[in-house]
Amino acid sequence: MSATVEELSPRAREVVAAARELLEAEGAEAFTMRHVADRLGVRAPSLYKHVPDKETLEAAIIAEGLAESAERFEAAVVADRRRPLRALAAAYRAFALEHPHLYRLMTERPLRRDLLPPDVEERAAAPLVEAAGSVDRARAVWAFAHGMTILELNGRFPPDADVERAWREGIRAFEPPR
Amino acid sequence: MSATVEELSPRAREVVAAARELLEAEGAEAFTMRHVADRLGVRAPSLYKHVPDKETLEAAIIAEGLAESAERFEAAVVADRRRPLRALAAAYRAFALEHPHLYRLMTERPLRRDLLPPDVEERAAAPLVEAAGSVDRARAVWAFAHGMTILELNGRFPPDADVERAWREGIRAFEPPR
DNA sequence: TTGACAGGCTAACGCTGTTCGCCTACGCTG
DNA sequence: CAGCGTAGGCGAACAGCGTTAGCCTGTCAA
Repeated sequence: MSATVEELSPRAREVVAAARELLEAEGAEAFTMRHVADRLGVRAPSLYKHVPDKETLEAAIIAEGLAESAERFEAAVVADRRRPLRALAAAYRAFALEHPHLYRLMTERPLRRDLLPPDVEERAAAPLVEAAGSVDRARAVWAFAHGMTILELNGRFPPDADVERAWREGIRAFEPPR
Repeated sequence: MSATVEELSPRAREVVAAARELLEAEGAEAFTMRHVADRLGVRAPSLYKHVPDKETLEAAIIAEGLAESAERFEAAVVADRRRPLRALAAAYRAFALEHPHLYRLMTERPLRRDLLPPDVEERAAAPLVEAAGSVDRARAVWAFAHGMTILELNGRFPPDADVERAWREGIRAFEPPR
């Protein structure tokens, strides 16, 4: 029962897995300690034998999400070396749409970096920094991608909006002129 | 005690004002019905004589925020007609940094458009659509601006990140080449 | 055999949004 | 002027939240 994820006990990993399943299946509202406990056939207070608090549990899920998205981003740039930015954008959006509740959890609040394994955040960022050419550009592109994603997830674009076109506009703006 | 903001009773407006002050001064965590009531020297249940529920109260605050940001955006494009995108970006960021808790409330969840006065959302969007040249481009620029803003507010950029430079990179990418 | 410990449990605390029924004071109407 | 409706307070309470305290039981080592 320590700070970062890797050092979790086997039972704690089961708690994390149950919590993530619950979150992904039923959303943030259903993600309560009592419901997580239900999934494990246990009472809520028992969870605290394995995980110090909910925030740490969330951090463990976030760490998983960061690691998995890092893998996808790495694969994307390898798959399309000619237009890495476009490939990354597609991978970014796909991951978020496949895991909307997870994506929200990963981004909606300040990151508790102290509860994350080292470098997991940097690894997820690396492919983009490489593709964008500079960190500043990478941050701008990330902002665009995150903005598109979260605005779409939150239903902020009008129902008739052509989200794909907006993505293309942004990607075109950030890609080097051909 | 009806759906949208304008039709609120005078006392209900006081509730909204107190709620907004509390939110802006102390953040979303402190924004509870009991604390709002405290500000008015009243008990929490009494608020329900004026406002149907917290979500409607939030919507009223969001409507104020949208109206005020619309004014700022309109002023920004007027002030710098040569580079309206840059002016809008500056106005956008300034508003968010001046009202971080309000900005979060305005953007972090799906919009209850049914609780908002008609057109308030559209009015806030209009200056950007004009400056960007097309709705798709406007959505891409908005995504960039919102992404930059919320990532900055959430402390997602590294502490040593040069946020200004990232803003400039994005603005440059979206501005027509000079 | 004893004892430590892992891992469950119930009860409870303070907090949240919200509902209920009650009470009081004000203003309109007969 | 009497009566009454209503606006706007109130306390008590409910279910649900994260979390803590204290207890108990089963397993395994010494």
